[in-house]
Amino acid sequence: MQANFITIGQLARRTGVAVSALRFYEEKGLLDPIRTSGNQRRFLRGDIRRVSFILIAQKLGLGLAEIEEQLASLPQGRNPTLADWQRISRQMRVEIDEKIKLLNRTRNQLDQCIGCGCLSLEKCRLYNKDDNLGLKGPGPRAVLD
Amino acid sequence: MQANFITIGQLARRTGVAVSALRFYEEKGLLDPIRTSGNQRRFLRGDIRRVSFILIAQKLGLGLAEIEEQLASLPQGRNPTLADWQRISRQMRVEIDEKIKLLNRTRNQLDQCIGCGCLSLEKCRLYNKDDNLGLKGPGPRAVLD
DNA sequence: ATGCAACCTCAAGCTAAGTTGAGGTCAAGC
DNA sequence: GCTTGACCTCAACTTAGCTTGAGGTTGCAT
Repeated sequence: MQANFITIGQLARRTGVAVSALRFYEEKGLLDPIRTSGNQRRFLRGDIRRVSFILIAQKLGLGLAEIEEQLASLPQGRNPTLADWQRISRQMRVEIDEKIKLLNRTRNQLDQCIGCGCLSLEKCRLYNKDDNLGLKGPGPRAVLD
Repeated sequence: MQANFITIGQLARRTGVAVSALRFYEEKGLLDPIRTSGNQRRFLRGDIRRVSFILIAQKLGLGLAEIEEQLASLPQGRNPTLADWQRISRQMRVEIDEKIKLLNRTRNQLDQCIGCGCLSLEKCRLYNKDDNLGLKGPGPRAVLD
């Protein structure tokens, strides 16, 4: 009777994910196994692929909540197919491109900083780059007097 | 009084960092103010620069523990000077370069994946490109290594 | 019918980088 | 000397992604 259902331990061995993590994924809505009469989880073989998807998406920097959204957007909660994966991975590519751009900008500014060494909150372009750590109100003034 | 000492509130206003965060930094060993007879903290003016250093290093992806190490490596626990900053920032540049390379590789593999869609843990080069992304976004990514 | 590995739930703990709140004290201006 | 705002400590809470442990049950092989 090995056909369609596998235990949580088998899924763990097949994916390299800890049993506790799989239970955690279920809790978060990323997996939805059926139960035996004795309340043990039984997963579909296709869930191996579903877990693979989770792992790969995580590598690309998506959080579990975002992954859950992607999975939930699939019709009838089915596991991701080739077309789904292509759609989602194209979307992820955009995000990776943005991260690379951000890091490149940071690096360029760091190069300027190496020569500068000002450590000034007011002047340092690296520090003032984009997000404003509460720069409202009185705000930080020059570091050097 | 133009004295050498400033209160925690002044330091907070000058750096844009919340008072609670400054106390937290002290707890972590990044700051070490003296105390008045009434047990209030008094910081050196130079600590404004020290906090700037912390903020900039954080922007570059260092955790507080790493920053603390860098600061602790300074002779006599003095605040960072131009030369210190240059040494440390050159070191950080190397790390940023590595992150960029890793992301570029990931992106290239993702491009292959878009055409492939295998989602196989055995075959997917994206998943099996084993070195864990040094990309530690928000939250601990502790266990996937 | 028994042994035992694998399973179950629920609660608590961990890391990171702080924030929020309660309850109390200090310092300085009037 | 009183009031008030800034300060103090300590504890608990936050998000994310899990792990660990206690204490109990199931399912399969012998």
